[in-house]
Amino acid sequence: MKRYIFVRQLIRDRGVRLTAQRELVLRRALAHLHFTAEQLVEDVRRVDPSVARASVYRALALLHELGVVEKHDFHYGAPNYEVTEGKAHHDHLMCTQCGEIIEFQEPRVERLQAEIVKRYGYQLLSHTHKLYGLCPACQRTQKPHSAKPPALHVTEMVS
Amino acid sequence: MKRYIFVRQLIRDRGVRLTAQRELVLRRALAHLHFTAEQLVEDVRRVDPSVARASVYRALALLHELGVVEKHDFHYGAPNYEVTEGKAHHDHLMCTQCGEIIEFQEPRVERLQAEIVKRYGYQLLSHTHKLYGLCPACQRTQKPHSAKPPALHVTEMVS
DNA sequence: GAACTGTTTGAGACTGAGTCTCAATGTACG
DNA sequence: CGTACATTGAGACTCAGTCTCAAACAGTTC
Ligand SMILES: [Zn+2]
Ligand SMILES: [Zn+2]
Ligand SMILES: [Zn+2]
Ligand SMILES: [Zn+2]
Repeated sequence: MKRYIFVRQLIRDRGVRLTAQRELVLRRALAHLHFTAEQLVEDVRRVDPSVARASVYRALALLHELGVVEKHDFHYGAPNYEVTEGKAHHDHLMCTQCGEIIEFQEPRVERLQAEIVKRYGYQLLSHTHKLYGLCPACQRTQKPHSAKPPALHVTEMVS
Repeated sequence: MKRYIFVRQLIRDRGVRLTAQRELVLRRALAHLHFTAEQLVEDVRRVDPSVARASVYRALALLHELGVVEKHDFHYGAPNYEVTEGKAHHDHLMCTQCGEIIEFQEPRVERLQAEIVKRYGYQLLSHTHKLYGLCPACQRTQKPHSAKPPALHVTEMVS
């Protein structure tokens, strides 16, 4: 709820209108951990079917510009989005079979990244760091993995 | 040339035919460092316009299955492919403005990755680690970056 | 609250990257 | 050669995402 209020303010501060559609997209995005754009479209339209697909994409792009949402390309299936606003920085570990995603933090890696870019005189802007593997359960039951995104888990209901 | 011979053998060993189209795609792929699928299509068709787009994609997929080619999603522009066969493992640093890609190695990061997955009982299969930033030159000339892939550099002519 | 103005929207056409279909061609092998 | 299967070229198709544009909306000025 705190994040919700905060992001609404961010939207206003950016000078664009805080419309019902943008609020709805924000609320539904906050209700998930990792989601694809199309999952979000469906989810939003389940609440209000009159919202256009393009509006969801536009709102998502706005949230991305505001630094509220990040885009992750886990290689297996469509890109995922995540509301990272207010969350500590983390990287991801994904099971290529069942699609489970684990968020982890490793400050030692982050320090090495800074050191690496210094070698080349670069100014570091962002990074992606994703580990792919088999979770303990899938290590036993070996099957060819599906390219489908894992089912959406609703993790939180925001008002 | 060594790689060329080796991969040809890989293709034969896989039990599929080593056709002229597959050889051509392989030769053109080996001539580049990082390239998009559509760049490769164009490049192949410049040599032999009768080769179908689908054939290039099919050959690329085959090379990928054989572990010869890797797919990189640098976030800026279309995914890139790279012939990694015979190259030491490396990760990438990209300038988000001019598109320059630097390959780097950092064994300390790789060690930490192994350590991280152990925490969660995962079996590590692969990873992506990409750093994005501004190269020294672009740090001076600040412009909004284009989403286009950087121009193709022919780095080597394979027979 | 009517008129004016710029913003946002819904609907659906469009795009680009990649895949699929299928008839035609190529290759292997008896 | 003839049969059997692999591969191909051409183009239709898919899917995620973007664009267009007229209509609806939200402020702002009177
Ligand atoms: Zn990180
Ligand atoms: Zn996350
Ligand atoms: Zn690495
Ligand atoms: Zn590389």
